Amino acid sequence: MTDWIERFEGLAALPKAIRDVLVNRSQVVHAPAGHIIFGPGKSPDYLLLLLEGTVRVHQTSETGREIVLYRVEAGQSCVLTTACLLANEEYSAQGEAETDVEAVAIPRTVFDELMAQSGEFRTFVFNAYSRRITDLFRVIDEVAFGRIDVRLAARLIAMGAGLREIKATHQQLATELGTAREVISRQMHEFQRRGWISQSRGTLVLTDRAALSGLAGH
Amino acid sequence: MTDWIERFEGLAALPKAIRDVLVNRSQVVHAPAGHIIFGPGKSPDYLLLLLEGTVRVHQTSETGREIVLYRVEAGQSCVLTTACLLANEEYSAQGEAETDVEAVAIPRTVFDELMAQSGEFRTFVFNAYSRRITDLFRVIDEVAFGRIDVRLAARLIAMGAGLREIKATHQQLATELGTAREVISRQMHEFQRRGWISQSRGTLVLTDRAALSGLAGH
DNA sequence: CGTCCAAGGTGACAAGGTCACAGAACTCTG
DNA sequence: CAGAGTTCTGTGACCTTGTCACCTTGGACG
Repeated sequence: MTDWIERFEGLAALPKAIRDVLVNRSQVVHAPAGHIIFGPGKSPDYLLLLLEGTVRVHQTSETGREIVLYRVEAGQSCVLTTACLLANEEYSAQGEAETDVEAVAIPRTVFDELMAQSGEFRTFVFNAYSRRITDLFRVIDEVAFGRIDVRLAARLIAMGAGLREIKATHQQLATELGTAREVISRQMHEFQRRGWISQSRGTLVLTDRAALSGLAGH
Repeated sequence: MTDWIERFEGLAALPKAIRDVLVNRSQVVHAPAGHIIFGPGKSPDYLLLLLEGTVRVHQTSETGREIVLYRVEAGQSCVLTTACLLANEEYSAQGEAETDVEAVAIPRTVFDELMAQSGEFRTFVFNAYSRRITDLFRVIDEVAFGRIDVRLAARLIAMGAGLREIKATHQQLATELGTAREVISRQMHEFQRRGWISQSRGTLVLTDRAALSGLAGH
């Protein structure tokens, strides 16, 4: 298994020697859906590069409400945790395998060596940071200033891309947006009234994606 | 001017050779209060280490409302911009000198060299990242789940630390929290009614810090 | 002194979050 | 298959926060 590097845009250009270090000193690991990959009091000792599956990173409030901060998809890395990894600090956020996950685990010592040896690797890491931080800024903007109907429509469009139906409860949608279940129920009811979606327990179908996209701002 | 390094906790421990690189290839720069240090379409070419003053990093919504994301104080670095610096991506956030500012500017090439050469420097950088990202997580938590009176009380306590009176308009306080001016006006009126503060145009005095702290959750 | 303008106050209303509870739809088990 | 228990969804009442429109006040300055 040496060709997983090809799946990572920023790594494919690494010199042979560096790639060898990466391949030889990392290992491919698996986690089942639902597994908590990192969280309060559980900082990972590895930088993960996702080969398959997605990791959902979310935060829980004192009152139990949750919000999804971002997702790590196949071909991306769990890079924000490296700050914690090298700095020994802990985040209040939690990373959970949303599906069964296959990933390359790079030990912190190897990560540190690569940061020292390879400008391309540094670029890869900072690029990944950049993307995540941009995500966080977007979340702050949406939560602070966005309307819930717009945000919900956008999320439905994103979740439903390429799918005939979406499997999700109202509670799960509420967690996506950091709001309450009742708020989602009411919005969904309104979308249904307008004929934009149809739903049954646990699943929903987007019957008018154009209208949803329009509300979401294209 | 070689002793500024002492002011940065994570840098004081660097080996002599690395410190010399830092000192010789960076320069001390100044910016007046109000100067926009970075922002949309204006990515900095330097990593800044603040010697004096503070930089406020904030984000503006489409509708013109603003929210403060974090502040960089003397002894800290504008490190989140390095991701943008190395990755050539742009943030939607804006960094503005809140006071007259004195800072050490490290060119991106030197930053990259130091990342390669010094583990201590890497630790410094990732520590700084860690702190900022934790700040962002806290902002998300507060905006998504926090009550406005609690957040305002906490901010007043923080702003008033060591001061007899605070110079700030209701609009400025609103920007701190990402809310509307009217909301602040009403809360301030309520705090005043309870005898916790007294205010006049543009200034306010905390007359019962204990009560405010209590509401803020200590 | 009058004019102008930024800061602050206020009421009416809309949007979103909280609470309590009801009913509907699945699951499990006997 | 019936009945019990659980999970999911619907709903009304109420509270907090954000929006809008408009007003008053306090200074600055000519």
